[in-house]
Amino acid sequence: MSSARRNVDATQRDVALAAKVSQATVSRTFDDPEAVLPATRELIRKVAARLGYRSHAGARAMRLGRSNQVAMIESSDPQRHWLPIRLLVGMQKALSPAGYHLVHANFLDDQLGDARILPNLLHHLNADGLLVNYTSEVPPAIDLALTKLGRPQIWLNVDRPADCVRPDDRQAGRLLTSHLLAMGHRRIAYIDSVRNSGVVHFSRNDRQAGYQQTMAEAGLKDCVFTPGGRPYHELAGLDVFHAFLVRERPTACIGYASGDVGMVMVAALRSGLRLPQQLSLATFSEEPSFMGLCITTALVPAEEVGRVAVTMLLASIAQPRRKRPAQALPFTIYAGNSCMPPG
Amino acid sequence: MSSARRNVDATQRDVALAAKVSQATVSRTFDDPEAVLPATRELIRKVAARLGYRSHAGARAMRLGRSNQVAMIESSDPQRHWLPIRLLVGMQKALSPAGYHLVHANFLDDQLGDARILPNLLHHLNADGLLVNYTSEVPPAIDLALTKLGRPQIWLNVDRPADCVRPDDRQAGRLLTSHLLAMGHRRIAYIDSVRNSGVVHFSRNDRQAGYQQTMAEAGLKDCVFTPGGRPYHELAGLDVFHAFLVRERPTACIGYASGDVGMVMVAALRSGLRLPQQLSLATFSEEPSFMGLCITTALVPAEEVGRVAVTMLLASIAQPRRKRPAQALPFTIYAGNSCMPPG
DNA sequence: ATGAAAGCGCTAACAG
DNA sequence: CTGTTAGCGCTTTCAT
Repeated sequence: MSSARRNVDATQRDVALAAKVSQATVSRTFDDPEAVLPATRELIRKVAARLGYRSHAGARAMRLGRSNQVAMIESSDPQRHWLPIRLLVGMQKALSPAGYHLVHANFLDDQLGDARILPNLLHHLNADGLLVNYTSEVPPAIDLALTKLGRPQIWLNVDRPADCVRPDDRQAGRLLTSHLLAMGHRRIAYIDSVRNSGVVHFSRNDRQAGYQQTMAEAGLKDCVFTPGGRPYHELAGLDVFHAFLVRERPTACIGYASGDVGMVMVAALRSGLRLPQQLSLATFSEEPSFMGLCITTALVPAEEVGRVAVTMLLASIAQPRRKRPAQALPFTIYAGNSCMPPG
Repeated sequence: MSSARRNVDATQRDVALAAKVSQATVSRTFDDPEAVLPATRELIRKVAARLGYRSHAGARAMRLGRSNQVAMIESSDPQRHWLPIRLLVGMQKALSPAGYHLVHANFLDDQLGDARILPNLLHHLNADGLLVNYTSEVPPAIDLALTKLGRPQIWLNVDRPADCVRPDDRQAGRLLTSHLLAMGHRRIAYIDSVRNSGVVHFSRNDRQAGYQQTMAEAGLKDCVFTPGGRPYHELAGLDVFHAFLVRERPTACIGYASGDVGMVMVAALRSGLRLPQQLSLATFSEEPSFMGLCITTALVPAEEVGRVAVTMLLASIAQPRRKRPAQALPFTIYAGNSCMPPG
């Protein structure tokens, strides 16, 4: 009996009836056109178009044993979550030719504590593989549940030894520092205003480490400024930045994020410094920042991360067993006009 | 004979065999637990957990005639596309309790011209309803194809008479202007640096119109500054902003976006103005901006848009016929500290 | 080249 | 309360 409210959409059976062929021939027309006589094929296509036929993804998934969907598990906490548009574009570029779609599965912050949510979510989830967008302080329970799932999965923007794709933030730190060194700067400072406030992503350590390493290799003393674990708006007095500039007299500053550069920029201008003549500024970002100046920026390879992650995942779906080594992808420089030789 | 590579996952049949009950009882255990004897229920649950059973979404979709998925059609062009994290959070808050998931269907820019892509995409798409995230200059072909689809659909962040949810940008323009008027400002300028460059979103017109309307109602002359259709980086010389400040001597500026405020801020500081004492600044954004100052911001109700859009869509899925009137949702103010009374 | 038929995993009507 | 059974739309084998 069943009967399941007969779907309003046309099915292959409807097309077959209207075209006076068997349902199997309709299936073949879309699935393996070569196997159907051109005349029949055209007829069927015409009728299908007229009836607005579209294949039923569920039925297809059941029959084929795969859904042609990839799920992205992501925290809704912006701190633990990384979703620039270019990442999606990169993913799409790899998914689309393979006939795959992306399903988003957001966690809500207040569900994160609930041990039942994840299994429950995965229960109804319908995907051949998983992209894990959970970039900081992954709770062990979630890690475990994902492993137990036994589905192919690739992690994004975290520091793991395998099955993981991330921007190479250490290289990025080196990149900007070298750029400034090559211009002739010697007193280059590194600024991370909100370090230690809130969740710590590996990129905070890596960008700074890349900077310090490059300074050391050049025989120079590094100068890291971390005003303390307070959010930006509590630093808005700018006195600490002013004092820092007076004390250290850097000729260039690298900021962990555009906010850091913004603070320094305003403090510098208030002190009467000319930019960029007396102070060069550079930072890291998905997009170049335009805050009065075009800030020299190490561009996060977001699109590449998306592309590579999906490529790895599709490979894992095809070859489930093997682990794939982690990939760290290089940043590139957007020159901007916030940097020039010192003096 | 079919045979379709037997899925590695456990099915209800496997659970039934292991628990020595019928497959139908397993189905009922998850679907209508009340209908099963507690003892049987618990046994089945235990066995299911042991075998790692998860229901097959495709089979379920086929049987039920719905996929419990909602698809978001979106351009991959950042200009035509609006995807703040809070929008997703809002959607998730409405989807999750209804047992729904979100599927993303990105267009690639270079596919937009291809008339076959959209139908093709929708062909394999598997969703009970559509969220259309295509916020500017919708090509008629796409509009038509979506209409022809005949699926419940809600448009996001565009100005349409029905089945559409968007932020109320006109109200936002009024909101900031009133805020500054209440502080005692009279010479309030409105700045949209990149107006006319690239794609024009309705919010450009609406924010400005809200500003102008409110100024007019207060009996004041408005002062709109649009340096011209060039991208930010071409304006970086800042001379035009300097000249503007000297010429008009505004006591407050509203910028269309944070970039506009940034340009003015730097130009003002270079001219030796004290901020915020001699110039108040305000803008519109998804998040408050911290560029040395905490900028007073009209916050886009992104989460609300997501929540309301999904709620409307789910209602449309339940009641397919009716059109729903468009919703324009109000902005709220984040005070920041970039504004103070003039003089 | 085409048709007939089996069966993927699931839900629901019906019988007991 | 539980089992039996039909059938959702599709792909694929087998026969013609």
